[in-house]
Amino acid sequence: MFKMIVLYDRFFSRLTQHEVKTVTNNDLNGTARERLLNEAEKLFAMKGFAAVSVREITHEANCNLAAVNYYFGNKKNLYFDVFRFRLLPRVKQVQTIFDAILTDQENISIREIISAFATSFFKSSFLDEEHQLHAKLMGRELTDPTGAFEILFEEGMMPFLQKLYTLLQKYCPGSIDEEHLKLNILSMLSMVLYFCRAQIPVSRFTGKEYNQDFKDCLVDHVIEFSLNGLGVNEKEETE
Amino acid sequence: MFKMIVLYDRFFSRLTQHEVKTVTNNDLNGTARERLLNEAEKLFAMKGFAAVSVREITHEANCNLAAVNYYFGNKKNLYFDVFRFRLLPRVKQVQTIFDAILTDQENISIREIISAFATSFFKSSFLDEEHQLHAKLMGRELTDPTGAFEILFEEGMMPFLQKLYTLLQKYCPGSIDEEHLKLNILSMLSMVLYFCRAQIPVSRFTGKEYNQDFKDCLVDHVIEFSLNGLGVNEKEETE
DNA sequence: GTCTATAGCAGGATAGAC
DNA sequence: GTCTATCCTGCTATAGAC
Repeated sequence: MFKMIVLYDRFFSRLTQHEVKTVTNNDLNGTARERLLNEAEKLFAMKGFAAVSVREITHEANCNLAAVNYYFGNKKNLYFDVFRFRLLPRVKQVQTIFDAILTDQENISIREIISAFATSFFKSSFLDEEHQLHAKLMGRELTDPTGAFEILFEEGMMPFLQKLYTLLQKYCPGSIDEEHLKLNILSMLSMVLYFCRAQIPVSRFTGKEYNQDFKDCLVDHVIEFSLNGLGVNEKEETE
Repeated sequence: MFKMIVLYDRFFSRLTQHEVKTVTNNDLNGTARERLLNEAEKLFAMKGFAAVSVREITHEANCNLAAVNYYFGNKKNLYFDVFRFRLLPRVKQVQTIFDAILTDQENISIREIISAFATSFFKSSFLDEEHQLHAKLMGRELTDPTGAFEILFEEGMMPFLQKLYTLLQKYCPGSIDEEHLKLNILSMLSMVLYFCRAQIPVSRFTGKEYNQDFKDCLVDHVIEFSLNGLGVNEKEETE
């Protein structure tokens, strides 16, 4: 039912080492292939796949028009490689941050788990201006999934959700069945995603700008709402 | 700060009466203008603005290629009119359903408000297969807002959120400050939107298909999670 | 109001020189 | 590996017959 749609033509993708490292300059730093990936990432994120032309990408990357076809075979493969070599590492980084926060703790409270989730996912990553681009790319994939989404979800998101599930199941006081726990996790996810992505309506409705104060406030809100939503009675837990 | 971006050129939009009524047949029912709106709605929803050509729309609507430019001036105005005459009425309909559920009730409980919200928004509208198209259109506007989104949000969504705010403020036991109540409302909104739109990852993670059972289960979950999230102690309330 | 024909342009991809 | 030149396809929009 959930077949991995492989539209990705690996034949054409001329791989080089260390593509994961972040290169911010776009002038003539890095190889042509790296510059193409960097500029494609920005442009696809800002405008979407269909609205960006190969001409635009190669121009911004100071490359020749033919370079995309040479290195990636075609425009679509370039798009896939942006996900594979640029987005996926950062999605995985969310879990790395999450793990780092919870490490070296013997007895973990539910609050600490939720807090680590909201902080790692939300604060350190997606609210960061530098990462807004990725949120847009993922947002578009949510509405119009291509094979790129599968890569990201299967290799990046699913392991994280599974880990969260295991943790919550272990430390949750009282028994909770699998289905409800999973829906709870998805509800928490929906909140962080929404507050990251729907900044315009959120600002419009609340009248608040997305400055540091408000971001902090959002993190706190997600934590409290999630804790309540989970039905965790904190008094019980901390005794 | 939130200027109403008017990219909409009303000069070209040749209006006819009763555009709001839903016409499901696409063959030769309705005027050419109506057929164009119907087919444009479907195609824009399925593929997005950039990926749909005027040729495709006119062909599906059994019209001549020039018809779009005649009736709407250009492709972009057609897109705007799809939002104005097709989406907006249905967004408003959500509030109508919501109002209908709560009508004739003297003392409204928080649970009834939340339940009406989840049911009207989620069950009656967006989970309906017929309305998936609108969810996609709105999803895309969330990531890549054009003026179309403003129309929908200002005239459709905002009044609904405001009404919800007033109701919850009135019937919420205990005092809750404006900011937190608004964030709570947005959290509830984020959940219904996510469970409607992100069906693929939701199914993938939970292992459940979106059949009627699961949809019912989702509605219940959103209601319970929201009630808990709001911090409403139901025992207190019902006494 | 509806149609055909076409202008005018931009896109992706490739062949082949260097 | 990199470049130029070019092919071919598809698009929007419009002019003008009927």
